[in-house]
Amino acid sequence: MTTTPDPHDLGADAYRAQRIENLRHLTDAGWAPEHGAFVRTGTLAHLAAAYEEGKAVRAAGRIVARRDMGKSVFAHLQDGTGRFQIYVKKDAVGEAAFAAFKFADLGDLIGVEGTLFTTRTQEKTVQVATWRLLGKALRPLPEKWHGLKDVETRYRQRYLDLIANPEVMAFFARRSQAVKAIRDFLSGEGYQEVETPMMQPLAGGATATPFATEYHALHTTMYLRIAPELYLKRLLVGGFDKVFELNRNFRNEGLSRSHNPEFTMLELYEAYGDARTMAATVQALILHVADTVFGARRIPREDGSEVDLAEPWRTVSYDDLIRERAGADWFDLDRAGREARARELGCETDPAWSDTELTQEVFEKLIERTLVNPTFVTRLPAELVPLARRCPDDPSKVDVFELIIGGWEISPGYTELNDALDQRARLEAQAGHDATRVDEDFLLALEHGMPPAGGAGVGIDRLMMVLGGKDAIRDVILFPQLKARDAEGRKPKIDD
RNA sequence: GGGCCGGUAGCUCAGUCGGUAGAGCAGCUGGCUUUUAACCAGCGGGUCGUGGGUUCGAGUCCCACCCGGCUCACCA
Repeated sequence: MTTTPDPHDLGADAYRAQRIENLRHLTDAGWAPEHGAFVRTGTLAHLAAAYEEGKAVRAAGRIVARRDMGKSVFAHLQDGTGRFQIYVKKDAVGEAAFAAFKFADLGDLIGVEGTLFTTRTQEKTVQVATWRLLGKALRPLPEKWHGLKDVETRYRQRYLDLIANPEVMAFFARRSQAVKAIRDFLSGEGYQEVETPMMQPLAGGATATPFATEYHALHTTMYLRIAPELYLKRLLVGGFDKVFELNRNFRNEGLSRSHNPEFTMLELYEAYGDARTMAATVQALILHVADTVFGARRIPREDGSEVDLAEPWRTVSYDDLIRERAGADWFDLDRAGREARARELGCETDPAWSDTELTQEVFEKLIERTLVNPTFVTRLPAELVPLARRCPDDPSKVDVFELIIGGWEISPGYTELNDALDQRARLEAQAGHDATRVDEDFLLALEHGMPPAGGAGVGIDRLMMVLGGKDAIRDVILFPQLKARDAEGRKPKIDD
């Protein structure tokens, strides 16, 4: 098979060849890339923050701009924290070092030693005394002014996106801080973090198609987890009082603006709690992250609207929301009347749907996306959430909440089922005829007694979308799943 | 899978009525010792997504396909 060169690289070869040539010049002049540690005074952001006129410093970064002026050169270095200007003057660095610097290209990683000064135009700058090459870039950077815009390149070569678009780097730095803030908050509330299996013999705890993989040593099929729930409940049985896991779930579904097949989920459980204690915890958690990391409770969105996290957050029952939107008499109408009303409102109808499914269509199409400010939707139909505890005053409803912010489902919460016999009956009903799909190991644990508990999940990617004002999940995941490409840039054929 | 929009230099983008390929940045050469989208002078750089067709002539019109985005559907 012959290799087909990437069509994008045909013209890029000249750039690469030029830079390899420049590398050769540097190496010949004694400026070969150095691979050992380069001890810095601090990051580039630190250099600016701890600025002292005349201080001796060591700094390193990527050259992202350079302005040659004959016998001196101004350049900007960039690292993950920011940019800082350097000034390379022939008199200061010497003839050889200055000549070599001619071959330092945009994109190269260099280290400098020098002293801090302020230019005539008041920019803090390192007056370079010595410089060395720490890494050579053989490919050019994206354009400096307009940045990198090509959507596919931004996701497939995220490093270029991070280099060229500072706001992207800033967002992912915040995501990192947000995850830390979540852990700190839960720790402060007395929660313990655990890690439970990602590879499971049965993928339980949610309704979704799992990814399957072959475990050769055991000659068995394993599944990537769709939720950690059943293992965390085993830990409640074992005596963990407040426990959480913050990690990846995998669901074998399509891609969309709001779905990635692997996504980060926080699940937390509180022994002797219920849906209300969890709602309070989730609300405090989200506000903690908003306040400490994003520093704002009003968040502008890409469409120009705004999410306002101001308290109190609305709590409203599912049925009340339906009546608000579809008419106070919705639940008094007969089937034909409801279908007519639904169509009037612009919804689909289908004779095969149950009444609950018809109502859910109204909820999803007309209500959910309008809930921009945080809203706890409570008392969902039992048919939609088969594994939660029923409301004591109405067995057709379950004692749960669905927290919606920005029109996205951010966090479901439950009063968990701890009745082993009830749980067995429901799992068996759900598995249908296939007894091998019932998680007997989980039921065995429950039969040893699980405390009543509240449980909640928080979709971390969706939460980051809300807090970051992003409208696509791809913008909050560093390496979002994309369609695979072969060597010729085509999608592989999918057989089915 | 349907509908709509897009693919032109390494990057960001123009390209009129069909008349034979452009700009800025980046690159190369020269000049310039406080510049900052540095500046000045000069030079090189293209499978116009791919393949057909119409035409004297196609980046431009037609057909098919590939790739991407949005959206609807599906899935959950």
